[in-house]
Amino acid sequence: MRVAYWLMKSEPEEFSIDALKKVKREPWTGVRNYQARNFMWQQMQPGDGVLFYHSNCPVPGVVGLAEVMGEPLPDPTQFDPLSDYFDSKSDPDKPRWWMRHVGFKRKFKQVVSLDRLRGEAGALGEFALLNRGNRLSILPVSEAQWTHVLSLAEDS
DNA sequence: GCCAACGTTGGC
DNA sequence: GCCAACGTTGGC
Repeated sequence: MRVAYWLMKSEPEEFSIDALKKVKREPWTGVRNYQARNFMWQQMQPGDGVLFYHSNCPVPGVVGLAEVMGEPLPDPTQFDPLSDYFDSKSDPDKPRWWMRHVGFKRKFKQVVSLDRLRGEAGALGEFALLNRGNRLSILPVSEAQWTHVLSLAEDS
């Protein structure tokens, strides 16, 4: 079976790796970017690896591992008028926004910081995360990048 | 279909 | 809190 790898960003004040550890499994709702939507809708497979990334915080970086769980589901927040993510143009018969569940795997002993990743830019090769101005909240990760980030998490 | 205005992301 | 980068919106 094909296993792919992803990086998913979350602001720790909104939803941290500790929060994921606590709930074990979280519906990844609220993504309103078509490229990120397409990854969740059509490209992810159950069991795919996820680098869990903390953004918009004192030390941005990869803080642990998660996995994609289950098939794509319509993001319920798009149909909830009380939600910040409500989309009046989305048709329930043809939902515009899709989500996956994300399951906790483990938390790193220490953050693999964005700074550290930048220092490893040569080894990591082309990595959307390191491109300037990158704002995508879900990015594909190669197997080599996945392995390298894991090795950075091991040593200290 | 162009593109200026606007809103959001996210590092610093 | 600032602001560069970028995606989206909407007028034309």
